[in-house]
Amino acid sequence: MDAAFKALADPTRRRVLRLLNRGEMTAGQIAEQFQISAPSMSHHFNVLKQADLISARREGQQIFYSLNTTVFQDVVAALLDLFPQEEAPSLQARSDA
Amino acid sequence: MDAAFKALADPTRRRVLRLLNRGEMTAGQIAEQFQISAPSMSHHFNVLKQADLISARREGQQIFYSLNTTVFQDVVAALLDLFPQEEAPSLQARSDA
DNA sequence: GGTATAATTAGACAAATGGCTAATTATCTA
DNA sequence: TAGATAATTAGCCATTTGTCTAATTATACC
Repeated sequence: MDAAFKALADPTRRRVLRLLNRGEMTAGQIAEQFQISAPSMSHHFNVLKQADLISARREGQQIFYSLNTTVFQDVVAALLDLFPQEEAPSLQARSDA
Repeated sequence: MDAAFKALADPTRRRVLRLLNRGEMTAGQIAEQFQISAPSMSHHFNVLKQADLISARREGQQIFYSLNTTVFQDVVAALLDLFPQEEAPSLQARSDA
């Protein structure tokens, strides 16, 4: 959980997650959206993977990344836990997460 | 928004938010829950304040901190935006946040 | 086998982060 | 005014973070 919050702290990584929102993408497809070297992107993928926010799958030379939505649920639950529930009546998703 | 995610990356700060969940507390009351020097705690309060996650109010010698729940709504909304909505049917709070 | 391509790992380095002690500010009370 | 208390700001230091280039691994194709 700690790793997930740390992973979300970086804007580049949040943008990666937003891209993967629409479906899986290869490392190269993701990287070409950024002005950052491939090794640096690879590092970001690793941080997201360590936090269990994304999964990797190799197909030939390429590696496809995709979101791990289950862990996302946990993060939202943890975030909700930080704030009073009565102040967020329309977001009372604790029982689901 | 970037500041809020960065602020949430630190476990000490998340614990501060959890404490404030139950209502406002003075800097001293919060600090005595931690094994960290007062200046370091003050630094954390500052980060949370810069991120607009908490507010400060002076009363005599003491400073009372409390949560800013509106900004919290924004953070949850931003978080939801990172992940596919159809995977989180019970958390579709976008229209509210 | 040899070469090209996709992506990673290794290692270096500047900037940011989180901790500390010492000093300062603000307020209260005798 | 002087002294005590609550909290902050200032400044220092070790660790972590995000970036890079160079080298390596894995696969594909000729």
